[in-house]
Amino acid sequence: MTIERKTRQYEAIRTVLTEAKRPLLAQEILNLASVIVPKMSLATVYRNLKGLQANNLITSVLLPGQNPRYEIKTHTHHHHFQCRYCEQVFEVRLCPGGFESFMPEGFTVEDHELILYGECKECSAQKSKGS
Amino acid sequence: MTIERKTRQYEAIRTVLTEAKRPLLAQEILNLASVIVPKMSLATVYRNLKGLQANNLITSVLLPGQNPRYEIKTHTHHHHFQCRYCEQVFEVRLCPGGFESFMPEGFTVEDHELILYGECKECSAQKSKGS
DNA sequence: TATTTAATGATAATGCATTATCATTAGCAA
DNA sequence: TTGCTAATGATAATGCATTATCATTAAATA
Repeated sequence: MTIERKTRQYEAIRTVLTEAKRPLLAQEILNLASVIVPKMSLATVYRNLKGLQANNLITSVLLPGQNPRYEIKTHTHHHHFQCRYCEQVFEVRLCPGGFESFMPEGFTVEDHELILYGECKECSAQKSKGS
Repeated sequence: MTIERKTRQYEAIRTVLTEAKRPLLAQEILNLASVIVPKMSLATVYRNLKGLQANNLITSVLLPGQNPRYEIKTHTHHHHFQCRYCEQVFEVRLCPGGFESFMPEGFTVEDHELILYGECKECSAQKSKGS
């Protein structure tokens, strides 16, 4: 359950997550890591994700109605933005905060999740280019 | 696909959703509607939810990593609060807004989702009572 | 380098929400 | 009321992400 050996597959998965700088789906991790280590199995991706999570190196990013994505754990509070076109997810560093007063008397707000949706820079640029 | 007959089951499901005033899981709808129409089948709940959605009478409420909930459609922009203890979901009428400036140049924010988590009034009261 | 055994690859199995099937029931128009 | 057929109940089938299995491979240590 805990990772005891640093395999090429493990290193590739860790590298891919570190360099992506955005949350990735298990399948995306497989695709990217397969470039480094060919013939990698999806089962290996899931096994390593579990190990990395047990070691507190990554966290899962859940968007409503979608499969979990995974990102390197940071200690900075942040949210996410998803592009409606390419479906990629990006980090959002800003947070409005102050949600404690949003609920009526008797309710306590302890945490929150904010997800922005729209068009990313790349998809926006793609459209303005004449095809 | 479109509902053509007003069955007792259909009316019960609609009533349950209307009176709950909060988003309900398919299973919760079955439980509540079964009080009105005994022996109702879960398949009937799903069929009617589909029909109600096709008729634009309800919308699905998706929370990260959870099964869809359903609520009567309103035209007022709102968000949701989930109690961590009873897991019930409540409507939140307030919205901070102004997320357009949260992303860097080139990104366009078109929509957003805000979910608050904490303790609801009922669960809070339950705990403060001596058992 | 040989040995030990954790980790892998390939794929079958699992879990579970949702959908399909089909004989039976019950709206509703005539 | 009758007849037509949409809708239901019961349950099997489906879809799909994730997990288990197991023979094989390759880290790590001596």
